Amino acid sequence: MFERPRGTRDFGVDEMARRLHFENLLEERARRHGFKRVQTPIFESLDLFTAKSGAGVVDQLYSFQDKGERDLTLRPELTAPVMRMIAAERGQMPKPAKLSYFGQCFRYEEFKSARYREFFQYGCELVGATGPVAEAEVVALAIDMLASSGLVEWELRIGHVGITRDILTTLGIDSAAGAGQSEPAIATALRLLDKGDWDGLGELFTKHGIATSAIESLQALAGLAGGVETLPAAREILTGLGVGHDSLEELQQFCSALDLLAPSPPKLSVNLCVARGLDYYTGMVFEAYVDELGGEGQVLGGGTYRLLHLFDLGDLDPCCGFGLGFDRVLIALEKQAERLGRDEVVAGENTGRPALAVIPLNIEPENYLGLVAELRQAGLVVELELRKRGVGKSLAWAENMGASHAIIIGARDLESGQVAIKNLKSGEQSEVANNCEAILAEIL
RNA sequence: GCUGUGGUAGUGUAGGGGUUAGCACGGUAGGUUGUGGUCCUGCCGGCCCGGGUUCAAUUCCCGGCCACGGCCCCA
Repeated sequence: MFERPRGTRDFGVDEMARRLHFENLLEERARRHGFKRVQTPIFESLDLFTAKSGAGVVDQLYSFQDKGERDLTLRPELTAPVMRMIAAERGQMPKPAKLSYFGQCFRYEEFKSARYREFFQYGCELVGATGPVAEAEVVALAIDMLASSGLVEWELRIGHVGITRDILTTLGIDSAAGAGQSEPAIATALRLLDKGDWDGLGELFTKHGIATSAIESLQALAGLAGGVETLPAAREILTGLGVGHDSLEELQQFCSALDLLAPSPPKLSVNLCVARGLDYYTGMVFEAYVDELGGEGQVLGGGTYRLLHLFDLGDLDPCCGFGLGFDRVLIALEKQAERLGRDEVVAGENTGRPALAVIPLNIEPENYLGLVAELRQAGLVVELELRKRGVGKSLAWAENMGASHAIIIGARDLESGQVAIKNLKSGEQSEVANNCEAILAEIL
């Protein structure tokens, strides 16, 4: 037997039906918000990702050389490819460009539940417009997607990396990497701050000759729990530190715009110390979490970032976008559906059109194939019994295939010009004329 | 990278050093050549892989692989 490669999955018909429905749902939401779908290759040049994330990422990539000895890799994410695509057009598309994308990504890492080596991401990027309203457009779509999928009890966390960055810079933390250091001190500080490692932060401050008294203010900032109502308190803390309010003001305006543009998420928390781990984020950042997934609870993340300068399109920075963990949202929905006794996992997945099963009984194909074609042309899902079996077994098969109605055509019906049509749910059966229109009228 | 638990038909499980390895669901055929979803019968299909201990291993031991968790990390 051959085994699937580790960290990959097969999707059978039931699971795939759900995934397709979810993808279509996300697509429809993106479309309503004015985002248009693009697609990039499954593999890219290796240097596209090392340029974005540093040489260290190679360890986590499915990278390889092709027969022309080109260094390539399966894509680990979709933002960089989309940026590359924009650069390939030299930014010559109508602005602002609101792009969406969906596809699988690959990371070579230890896989766990909700963390696969091949995983699917749905994402959006808004390029060529900046400011609170543009950011609100992006986050409003994220909220709409999660809400319309049927996900409940999720938490939206909003922050702004400019705030902590301004504080640390004002305090005198270097933003350039010192000699022999892999990253600037400010990046280390941001990470410690994000983790709430106050001891580590104190050490760092001492090392740079900074009074550790500022830690108390940072702790106070990190300790602010709640939504937008915490922003005035944050403002006072910044004033106390002698730090400007520009970033906070931006965040305030963004929150106001978002409040008008999108329904309120189940839980909203403003966290001014989030770092998003990545140093290309420069402004507003946001993440969505669910409790169902344990340590892998982040289902969506994004923010305002500068990447296009890597492609000599710095005048289009910053951009704003997010990635939605397709698999993680589905897993969360499944767990919630089970816990809450919900029939549907993804909202709307069970509302299908009627499906017909056509059961011919010992008659020649030319007596029923035309009808099958016509019914399909009319938009119905039509199953055709391909085996010669008894009516009883065929009806059981029809029910099993998910048909709502069955049509039985035998020699008897051909003579009378009628067919038997049976509602498989109610068991009621009637005779209608042997043509597409009569059948449609009966079941719709 | 560290670490915990587990692995018996497609799925869910019982069992256990010598068994025709049991059951349920499933699939398939028939009872039933024009009325199913109930019922009856037959069939299909399994001890993750390798090594060790033993007269004998699916069962005990070791390793691997796979699965599920907890940390670390996460573009």
